[in-house]
Amino acid sequence: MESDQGGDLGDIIRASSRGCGGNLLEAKTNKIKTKNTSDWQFPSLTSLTDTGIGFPSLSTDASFNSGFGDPFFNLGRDPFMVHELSAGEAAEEEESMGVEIGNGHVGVHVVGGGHVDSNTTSMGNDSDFVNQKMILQPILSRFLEISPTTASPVVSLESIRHHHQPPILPAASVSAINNVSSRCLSDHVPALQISSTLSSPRNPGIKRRKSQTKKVVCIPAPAASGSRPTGEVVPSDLWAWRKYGQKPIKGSPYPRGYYRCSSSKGCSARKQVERSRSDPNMLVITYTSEHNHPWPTQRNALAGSTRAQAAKTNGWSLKNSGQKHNPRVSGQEDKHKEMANSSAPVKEEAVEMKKSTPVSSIDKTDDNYNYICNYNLDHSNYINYSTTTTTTTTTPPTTSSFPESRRSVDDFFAELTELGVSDPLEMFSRQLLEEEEEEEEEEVEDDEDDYAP
DNA sequence: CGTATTTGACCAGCGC
DNA sequence: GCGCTGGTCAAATACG
Repeated sequence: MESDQGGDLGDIIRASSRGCGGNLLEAKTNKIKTKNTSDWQFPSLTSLTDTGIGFPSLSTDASFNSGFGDPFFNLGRDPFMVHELSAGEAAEEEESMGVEIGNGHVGVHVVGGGHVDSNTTSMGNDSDFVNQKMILQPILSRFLEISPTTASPVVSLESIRHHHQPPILPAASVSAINNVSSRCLSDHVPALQISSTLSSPRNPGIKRRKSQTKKVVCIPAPAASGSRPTGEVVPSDLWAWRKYGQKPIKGSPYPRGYYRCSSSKGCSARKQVERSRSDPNMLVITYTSEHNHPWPTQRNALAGSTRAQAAKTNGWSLKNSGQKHNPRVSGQEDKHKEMANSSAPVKEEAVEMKKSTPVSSIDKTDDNYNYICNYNLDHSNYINYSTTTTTTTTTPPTTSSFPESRRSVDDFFAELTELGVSDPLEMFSRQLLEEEEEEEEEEVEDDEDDYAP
């Protein structure tokens, strides 16, 4: 159980979402519990609407033919600071950003060396909703993995309020965040980095056969458990991907997986997934080409659930989905193969688990808890999903069969969509902000009590 | 049998 | 032109 990482992602969300400017939505009646996963829950959508919140309308078709077909297309400005850079510029950019750690404080530099800033992290318009969702999903998937016993560190509000200062974490939080942050630091890449690149000869490390638009996403690896640190889990992005190749990359101990979109025949969309060479817990996903078909419908997205994705539902314990051991592979290739196999989960098996194991019956051991979280985050991918690729047509548990706190992110966002919530990030940020402020107020009160005669 | 993954072979771009 | 490297293909294999 990587509780510390979950907490880190909580920080990412906090730091990032709080930077979201614009008109924050009022959702005071439904607190999002972020510090204790067991208490964590999405706000009640019904309650949200009952509060009279005026959710603006949104276009759920925003991502149709969204150019890139990736989660970040169509964002006027990437919520985590998507950059439109040449590949070379992107590479150079990476050198200038990261997380600063020292003297008991952690300064979280957003991509480009900027700080969390309402001006630079503001979300786009309504049409960005889907993109936000797709960004949030992998984040939340880790967010939900926060150990029930581990409080997530909190990014100081002061640092966010004062835009010219990087967010500062309390010293007590440093150890908790170091796990991920230091890894990001080691790579000079922020915990979550999204950059859009255009092919450029300036980047000698990337060779391209022709000019292509690419977008690079750097995110924490969703579920590299301690026992399988090299495991590769590709976070779902709601598209269906089929792996067609894997290559060891020079200078990196980790292979790069090549995926093409399998949602639609003839779709040229591709993505490459590799682990950061210096930070195995970070995944670098490069999206190439465009989808030529509509984004899978809200609950129609086994997409992204290659076998590799389902793996995270089984905690690395399920048998490999394919290849028997190939004696030709040895040495580093063995290492790569182990990675590949470890990432070879079986979605059908995941479905089976879902069918046979009521969530409520699972003990909350760390391992099981991890499974629960992933399970519920993924299960929506199977909802109403019917393709020839899945032999098991699932009838996922109804929402009511899941405790509110165990609902899937997809379900949650689907409901948000239905309710016309245009900006979940802002909604979250508002709630987090308010919670933070309340906690600060409580701390002040406690301090006052301490000093009381 | 259909689908997905693995992996060696092949191809293309780039630098020297 | 050659070698290196990354990207893709396709046969072999596994699984349900």
